[in-house]
Amino acid sequence: MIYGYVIVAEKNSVARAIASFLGGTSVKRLQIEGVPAYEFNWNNSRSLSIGVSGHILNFDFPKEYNKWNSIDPRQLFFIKPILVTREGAYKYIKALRQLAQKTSTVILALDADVEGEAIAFEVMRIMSQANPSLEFKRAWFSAITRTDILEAFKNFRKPNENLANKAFSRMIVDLTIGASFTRILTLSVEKRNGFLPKGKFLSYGPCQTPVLYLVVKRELERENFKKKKYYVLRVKFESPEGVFTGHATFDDASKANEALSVVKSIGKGIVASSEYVTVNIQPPVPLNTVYLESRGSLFLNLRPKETLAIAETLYANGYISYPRTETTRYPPTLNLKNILSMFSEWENTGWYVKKLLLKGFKPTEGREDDKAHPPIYPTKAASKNEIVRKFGEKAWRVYEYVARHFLATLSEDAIIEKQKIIVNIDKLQFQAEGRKVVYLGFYQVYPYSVPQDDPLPYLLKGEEVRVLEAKLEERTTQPPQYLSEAELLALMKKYGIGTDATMQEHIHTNIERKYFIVKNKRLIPTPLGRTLAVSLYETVPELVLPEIRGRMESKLVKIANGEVSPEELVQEMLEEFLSYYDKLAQNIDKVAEKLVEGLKKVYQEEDSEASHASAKKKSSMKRRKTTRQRKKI
DNA sequence: GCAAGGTC
Repeated sequence: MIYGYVIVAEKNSVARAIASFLGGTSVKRLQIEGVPAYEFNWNNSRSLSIGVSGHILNFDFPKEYNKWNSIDPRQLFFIKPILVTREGAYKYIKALRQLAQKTSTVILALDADVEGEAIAFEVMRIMSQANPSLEFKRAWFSAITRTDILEAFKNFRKPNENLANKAFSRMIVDLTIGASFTRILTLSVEKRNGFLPKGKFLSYGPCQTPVLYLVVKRELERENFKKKKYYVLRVKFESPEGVFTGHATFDDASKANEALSVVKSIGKGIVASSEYVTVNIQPPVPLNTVYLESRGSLFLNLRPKETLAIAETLYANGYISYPRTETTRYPPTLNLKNILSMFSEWENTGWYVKKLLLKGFKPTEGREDDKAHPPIYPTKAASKNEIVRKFGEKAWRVYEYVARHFLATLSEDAIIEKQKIIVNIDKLQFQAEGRKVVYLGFYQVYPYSVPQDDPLPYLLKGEEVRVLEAKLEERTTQPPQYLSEAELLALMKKYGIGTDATMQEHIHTNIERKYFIVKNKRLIPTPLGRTLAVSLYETVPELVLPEIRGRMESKLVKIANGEVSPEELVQEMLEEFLSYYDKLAQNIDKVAEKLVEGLKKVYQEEDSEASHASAKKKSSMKRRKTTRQRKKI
């Protein structure tokens, strides 16, 4: 035996961290089959840690069932998927097999969640094939900090097959229903020669399709919205303390006009009530992935997919912590003061940081905890120059946001005075609302949505105010806007569609499939996406309703709790979806007919748009050419 | 050519 212990982590960064926490200065870096690994002394023996890259194995159907044209998609419900090696994962298998020969004890240091447990079972499967006498121990830690790691390596657990089986069952169910529904939809339009370009298909998925439904639902709500006229009477009042504007709303034009003449003829009003209430605005809770993505969309003008990609780069280069996390509370073992101290000379916030360090601070705390990763926080203070030079301007936006969000979570509340005055003129009531910022608090370092002063004068009940001006405005109620990405992310979270790491992908998949587009930060269905969502809803609503994913999840939890066997539950879930499949299959002609229409619109329009765009491009190129030539002369 | 979930 060469190694007393071989430690397998879910990713390289964790393998490296474990080595440094356990091995101190004895760590030696090496490569096994091209995979980075770390040798060190621990527990009186030479040990080695290595990271895989998430899952190593995946489910797929046996080859003969992947011939779309000769296999009835319905058959997939009766075929057991097999485990295959993931693309690019073979080097990890080779490395693990090699290490299996060089130790007798393997410590499974994967993330503390069901996916991590599933990966642990993949590792065990691979390694025990190479060496059946291996002993496996599970290290369970909820943060990659020295304290948590040392604690986890004192008290090992047993691998928990129920947890792993929950993940494996989800994989099997998702593959089966995804593949069967995607195939029946795709084949139905292909049979009709339905404008589907080569290599494209019509996909269905238990996450992507409910996401589409949410986007389409909003479009239908807009269309069904009944606009209504209403009337706002705005009155400018003068008091000894200052001028302010109150308003009253009417549904009816004649009543509004009547009110206007009353206001004009009386010409003054009495303060019926006045309120000046201070309220605290709490700083945001510690940052998780979905919140970062939604703030990216709202404040930084970045798409969720882009935000996450940038965050990953910043993480890989040591500027921020691991960006895929649900957690919104700092683990007690994270040294916030050390991180804060790094920022005492940063971007004009130095004075603020020094004040916090001097006065002391208490971090905000959210409710979510994925038990695997801490919230996202900066791990290094870096200048704008440095970040822009290395990763570009967009990366600076993300880094600066992470840093400022972190500082905000340690900051004091902002204090706002909310103001409200009601003025009576005869029997009419006019309301005025205002606000005054009393103390900026965390907004001093978090300049993204700073409340603005819009104060009212300080008046007492019974005071008389004079009418300076009265204006009647006709307005129309407006339909809701198309969904924004930030709203969609919030809805996905509410319904439990996708995970922190995958939500942006489900949005992206729909865009890729031409089911909806993003325009001015709003999500607009294409005729194809709309047809798909509507016709599925009309045939089998269960396939598109957003609750579907949450219901699957709560069933799968029973596997993790050991209340039901995975085989039994997978069988039950597949039977349910088979009945949906049969319902859809009965109506597939009708559905396909509509889908062909949608495809026609999407792909033909794209063609004409593309030729349009290329013509435009050509002419602009011509223009550029001429200006360049001019410059030369 | 399918999904969703890890990770890069």
